[in-house]
Amino acid sequence: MNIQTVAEQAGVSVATVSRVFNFPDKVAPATRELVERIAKTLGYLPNASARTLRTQRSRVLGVVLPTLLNPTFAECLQGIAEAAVAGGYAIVPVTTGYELAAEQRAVAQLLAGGVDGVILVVSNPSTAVALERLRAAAVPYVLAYNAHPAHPCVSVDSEGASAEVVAHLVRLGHRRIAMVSGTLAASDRAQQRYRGFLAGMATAGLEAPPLIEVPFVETAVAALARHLTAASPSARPTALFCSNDLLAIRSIRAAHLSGLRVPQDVAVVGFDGIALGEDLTPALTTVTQPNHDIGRHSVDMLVRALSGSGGGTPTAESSLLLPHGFREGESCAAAPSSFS
Amino acid sequence: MNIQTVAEQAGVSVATVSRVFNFPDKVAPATRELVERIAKTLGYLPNASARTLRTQRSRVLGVVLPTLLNPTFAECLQGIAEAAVAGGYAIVPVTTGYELAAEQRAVAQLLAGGVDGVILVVSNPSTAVALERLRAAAVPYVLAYNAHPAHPCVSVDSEGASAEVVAHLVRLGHRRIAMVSGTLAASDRAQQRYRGFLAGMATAGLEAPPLIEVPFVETAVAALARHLTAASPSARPTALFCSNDLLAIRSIRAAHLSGLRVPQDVAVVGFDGIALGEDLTPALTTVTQPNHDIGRHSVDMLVRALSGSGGGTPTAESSLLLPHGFREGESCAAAPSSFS
DNA sequence: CTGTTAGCGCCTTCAT
DNA sequence: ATGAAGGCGCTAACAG
Repeated sequence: MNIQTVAEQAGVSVATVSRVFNFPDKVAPATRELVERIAKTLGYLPNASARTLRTQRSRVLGVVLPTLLNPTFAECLQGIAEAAVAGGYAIVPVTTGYELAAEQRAVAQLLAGGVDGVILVVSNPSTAVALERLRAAAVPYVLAYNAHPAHPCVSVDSEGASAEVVAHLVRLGHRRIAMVSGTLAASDRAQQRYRGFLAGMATAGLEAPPLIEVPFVETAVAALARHLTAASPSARPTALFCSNDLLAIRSIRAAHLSGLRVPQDVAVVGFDGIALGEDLTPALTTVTQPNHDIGRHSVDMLVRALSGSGGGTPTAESSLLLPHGFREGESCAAAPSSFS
Repeated sequence: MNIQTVAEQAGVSVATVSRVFNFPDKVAPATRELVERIAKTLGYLPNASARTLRTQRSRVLGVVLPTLLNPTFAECLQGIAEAAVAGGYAIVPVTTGYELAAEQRAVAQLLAGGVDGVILVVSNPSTAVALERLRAAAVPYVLAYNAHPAHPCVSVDSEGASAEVVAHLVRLGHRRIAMVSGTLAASDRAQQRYRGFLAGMATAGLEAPPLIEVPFVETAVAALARHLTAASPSARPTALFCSNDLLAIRSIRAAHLSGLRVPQDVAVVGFDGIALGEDLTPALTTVTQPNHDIGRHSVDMLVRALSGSGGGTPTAESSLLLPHGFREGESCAAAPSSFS
């Protein structure tokens, strides 16, 4: 079914049919209704490829994410999807598994697919070759979760939030506070959170113990348990600040396997605010990010730039810093009294 | 950058350039290398829309899912994405929130977008108007998780697995076993699992208590807690079989809030096998589905049909029943001795 | 092995 | 307010 057939059936020209679908106001009401009726009868829908070929606009947004297995990004993608549909865009998501090479492949694939814009969560904006390619191809993009002065970003103040967590823990009487993170090099968020942690510790006049870096997800629980059992009780951290909620969940498990109670023997605080955390026992204490809104706003920023006259691209100046929160759960409590 | 420019720069015709990208074997090695070099230099990539317009094949698959907030579907989508990339296809996911109207809208959107095929998880294959539309449009599709004799499906034996769970619980000494489910009408999987539960109970000669149906996710924990505290201890179920892992997690929370220990006072078994379940405390006892593989195989089935000469569509006969498993966790144990 | 050419379906100026 | 016609970039016959 094509525009030609509809035009013939309606006894008008293809131009008129086209106008009915693109500029309804520019067609006489009677003509428009006639065409609309015929089109509906024939089940006609404008062919997306032909339209794209002609207009050079695909109305498709690419999305580059580390993984959907982390609910943080699944929640964000849900927000992206909703905002995209609302804006008349389709999305093509590609996951990278936190691998740099995959980021480049993903962008190449999306570029070849002719997307109008891209939303991406990269390892590190400073080292992401993928962003160079986008700039070279003049394809607008927005970074989500990442924060960098030279790129348009939608993020939260990871560093500040992390420092606040430390202050909170200190207020609860904790002194031996350790940070748990995935591979630091694989994520600028983890780095920012670690910086915030160090700043918070310094402010409190506390010495920060070495970072507990857990490279592989599969072995995270075992590695964490080793850490918790290795130290003597008086040297063991009384609180763990985890760089994300998934790690917090694994830390709680590791504590359990080590015979430690959460939060009595060791407090655990996460970062991300995944919805699931509220339903766990103990309920996760965590920094909440507006994951859904991060997705929504990323799309909005992109769409606004795309519809702006001149195919504008979002600028670093338009970056958004969304408010974060703190969810009091049950995985964090005051330090054992012997230390307060 | 277009094929014309590449052809001129290389001193060949556009047909030759086209062949280099589509049938490399049909071009003399020397010519091919020349063209490839020029193309790379110019950063040329075939325009997807033009190619689609010409070939009538978009190399895009639509994916219709209830939600990404349930890790089950996130895991599946990950599998779909990997298989799609491997097969040279891009994917466009759309979520429905378990709403029938959204299923139709999703399919309409995908059809308008010109997808080559669709993978979908629907509420109920028997009542899904969306499937009619696909058939009418002659667009190949595969159902994932759903099971229905009249449609091509990739699923597991939900009914059998559920009956097995009951048998397992009975073996552990449980007699008062209750089933927990979301809105039964919203999911044929839930219905199959319930049927399996009833069958299992009948086989064991036990009377099945009324289904505990929890319509709204937000209030699930409170509703479940009400159920657990309402009954007198001697009437309370000693085991809960939950229609999915998310419900199992919430059931564990509800038990905790009701002052019941899991698994000592009440055993909890889930269904889905989400990866996260292994990291919880207590670790989730659950029926495992190969979520990743369900996605992979759905794509494979579709792609095979698409590449088959004649744009064949997958048939109901090619449906796949993948093996499920049972993961022993810590949320399930023998019934309190007073009942064994 | 390579070149020429006719559309795929649509939008958009330019006329009328 | 409507119509006629060119061309977006590409592939697939067909010709040589």
